[in-house]
Amino acid sequence: MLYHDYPGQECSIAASLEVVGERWSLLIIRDVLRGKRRFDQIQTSLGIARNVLTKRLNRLIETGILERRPYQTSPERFEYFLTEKGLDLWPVLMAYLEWGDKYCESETGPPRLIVHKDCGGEVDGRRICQKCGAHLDVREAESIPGPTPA
Amino acid sequence: MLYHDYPGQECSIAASLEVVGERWSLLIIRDVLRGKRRFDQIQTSLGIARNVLTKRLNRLIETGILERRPYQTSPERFEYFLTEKGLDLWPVLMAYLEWGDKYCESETGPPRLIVHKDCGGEVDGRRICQKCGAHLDVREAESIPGPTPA
DNA sequence: CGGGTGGGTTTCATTACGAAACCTTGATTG
DNA sequence: CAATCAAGGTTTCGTAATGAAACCCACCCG
Repeated sequence: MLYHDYPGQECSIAASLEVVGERWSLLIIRDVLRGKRRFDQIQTSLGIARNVLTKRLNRLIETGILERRPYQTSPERFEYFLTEKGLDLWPVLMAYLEWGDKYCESETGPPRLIVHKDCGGEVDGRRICQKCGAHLDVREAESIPGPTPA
Repeated sequence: MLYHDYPGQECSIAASLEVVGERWSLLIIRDVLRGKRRFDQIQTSLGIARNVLTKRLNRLIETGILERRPYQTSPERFEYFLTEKGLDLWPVLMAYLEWGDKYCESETGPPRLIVHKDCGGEVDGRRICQKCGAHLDVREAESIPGPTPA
């Protein structure tokens, strides 16, 4: 989003969007969640302009969604990790995923599936495992490629 | 978002964001869901620029999320309603709401509560009624003002 | 020494946004 | 009957964000 504020909204939806509603923010979070932790990985994966990526990363760090951790010194290099606050955005991603699967038609079925690590069952938009019925947390699920075209 | 496209992403999250990820879109949907159906109502409620609102409404109509229905002729006036596709975005709103309630601190508790119309129980981020355990649909829930400061 | 890698920063053109003014059709008011 | 108001936009224009490409820096490698 632009200017990232929605003045006078007194609404948690608007408040959330102020933080993660800007263009790219949620996709960066998705990428980090899927294990892309470095600047160039994310940049290449998204095709986002580098200056914009810098800005987004800094803002996500400021707002406590991402964390920067050095993985080498001289030259100092960092990786980005999700904090608890960031991981808690998983439900938002899952909601978008389910909606996109339903309405953003793809000939070949959903591009990615979310499965329960323990039992392999598919996870639905409520983050409930369709096989074992467990209510899942981010850490108990993973994203795998969807069915490939026949 | 800007330019509203995320080329080459093959991901339902990105696909969804292309449609509803632009600034204001989700808040317009929230407003319509809460019964604001007319241009000026939405414009006043959000404080969005009128030309931008026009653009967003048209795009939401094009993408099948909103529907325009005349409520009078000469001069013709329209109201905006959510289609099924639009109503199905409720989980996304609920996910943002829950996250915002948790992290976008408010002194006085959550600004709005979502309750199950039938039993009055609170609804959680999984859209499950905390009182009766039912898995809810948009139409079975409503948004009410949160607890007022003591 | 020349080139490559990772992670940015700078520059500049393009595009979107925000605010305010204006327009149109009809109803209301004085 | 002119003036005003309401609803729902459209136009204009200045500002801010984006995107692409170039550049920079520290180090590593051969």
